[in-house]
Amino acid sequence: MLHDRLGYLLKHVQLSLTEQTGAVLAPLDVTGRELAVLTVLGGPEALAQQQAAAKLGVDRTTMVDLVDALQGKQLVERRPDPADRRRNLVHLTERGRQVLVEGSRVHARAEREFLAALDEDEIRQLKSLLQRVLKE
Amino acid sequence: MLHDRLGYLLKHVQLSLTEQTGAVLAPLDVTGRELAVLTVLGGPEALAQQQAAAKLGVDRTTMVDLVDALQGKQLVERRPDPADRRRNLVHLTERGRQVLVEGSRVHARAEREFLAALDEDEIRQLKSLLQRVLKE
DNA sequence: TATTGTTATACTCTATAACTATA
DNA sequence: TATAGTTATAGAGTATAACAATA
Repeated sequence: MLHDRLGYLLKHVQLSLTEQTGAVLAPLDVTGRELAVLTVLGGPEALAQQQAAAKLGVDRTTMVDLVDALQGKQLVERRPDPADRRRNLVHLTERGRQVLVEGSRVHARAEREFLAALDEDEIRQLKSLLQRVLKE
Repeated sequence: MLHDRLGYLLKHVQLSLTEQTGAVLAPLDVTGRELAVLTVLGGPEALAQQQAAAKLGVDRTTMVDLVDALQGKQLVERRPDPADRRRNLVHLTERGRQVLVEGSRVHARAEREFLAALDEDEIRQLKSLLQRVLKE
């Protein structure tokens, strides 16, 4: 049976989630993907592109396009690292901060709505199981 | 935190799973995707392309390419439906049946290995939670 | 008119290889 | 030589629009 297959379940749950969170983020003019990038870049220290790429699990060439898009929306700025001028430290702009805060809020709300069939304890359980699988 | 986000977890668990099952299916010259198509098409009744597409949750134009690929490997055959000649009923060949049986076996084994961090009960739990979310 | 399969086309996500500027 | 970022390019996977054959 197809619905027994983990791959099928993961794919379609993810598709559905992406659709639902994408809808609530659209008014902020960011995708779920871009919000994830802002989340990584919004930490206490500015990161170089490849550091951010590693955290996201994407290629450095993919990172270039992601930063391009965010910079085009004036949510981040590239600034050469004075200590190593090959590197771009990516800083969030004021607007980037605002979008990160508001986006995180509506994203979290959409995720809870998406998981409405589960209670709080089951949601924790689901995430915990997935985390354990991911760690090998 | 990024690892708390369901989207991140789903995506990376799926990527990792695809990689692992893809590796064991490679000797059979099918992808996990193609095996899923064979699974749907391998039921008791031959299906038209759009019926199969609906079960897989893909577009009918995508289905054309999927069937093309499987037909190129001589795992399926298109036969016009005598009752409605607009339709192609897609039949598994003898070789398609063999690949389906053997592929299902190695795929299931790879999936269990992938989930080695969980016991049988937790695997059931994980799938059950995902199924409930998918049903809305 | 409507539907099945098809083709052409395009868009997203991803990665590989080659380039540049720095180290 | 080696590394960070970039560009060009290509490959999956997906979908929309238009078409042919059939209903």
